[in-house]
Amino acid sequence: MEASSSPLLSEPDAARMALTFKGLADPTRLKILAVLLGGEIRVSDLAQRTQTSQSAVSHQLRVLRDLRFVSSRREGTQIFYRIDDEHIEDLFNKAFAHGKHLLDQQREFA
Amino acid sequence: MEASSSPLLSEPDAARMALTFKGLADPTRLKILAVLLGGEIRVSDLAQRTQTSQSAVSHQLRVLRDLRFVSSRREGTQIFYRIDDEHIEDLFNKAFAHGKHLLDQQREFA
DNA sequence: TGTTTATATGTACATATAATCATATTATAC
DNA sequence: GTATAATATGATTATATGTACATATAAACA
Repeated sequence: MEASSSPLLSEPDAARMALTFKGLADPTRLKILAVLLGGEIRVSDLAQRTQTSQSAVSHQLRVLRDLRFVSSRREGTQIFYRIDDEHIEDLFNKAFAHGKHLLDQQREFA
Repeated sequence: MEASSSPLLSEPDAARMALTFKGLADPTRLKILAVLLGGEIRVSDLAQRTQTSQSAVSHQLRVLRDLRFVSSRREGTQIFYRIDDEHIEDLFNKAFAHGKHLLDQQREFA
């Protein structure tokens, strides 16, 4: 048993959680995920829809793949990506809500 | 109406969401929040419980304050912090779950 | 085979981030 | 007032991160 009176987060648990949040802590990746929430899509379409360069999208897809947030399948020369994680949508919605919350408070003091 | 067939995230919305996630994307801040989920606590106790230097805790508390994740009250020379956000606990639990999910998948391929 | 298309990757550069150390601030006690 | 305790802040340094550019892969097709 832990002597402390509140839930301590172990170093490895903290590190893993931080990785998860880091994966979501970039506007480009969030825009990509927002599109992917609408369903599977080709890389080139992703780039167009998110107004991001092919290279940047590809680099960020790798980050999302490494975190197992998304997975892909090849079809000829094209590669389709989809969300492959049960938690993404919830995390996404919660953060979106907090974003609005932040904005409201900023307005409150403007 | 938007012409696209899936939810696009506007640049400002993406930026705000990214800020929210960035706030949670660090092990030290997560350890601090884990302790705070147990209730209000003094800075010096926070430092001790998270095994983090006074200065580091103070710097990270500022980040959390700026994001309005936490708020504080003074009592004499001491300052007590508490969680001041309805979304934190959910985000926290979801990311913790995903952390475990990640770990399981890593084991699967080990 | 060579060419084209779609995607991935390596590198370089600029910027952001977190820790430490030293110092400043704030409140209390004497 | 001075001294002390608790916390915050500024500067510096080391590391991480995101993008652009150039190039490499991989598949399709002539």
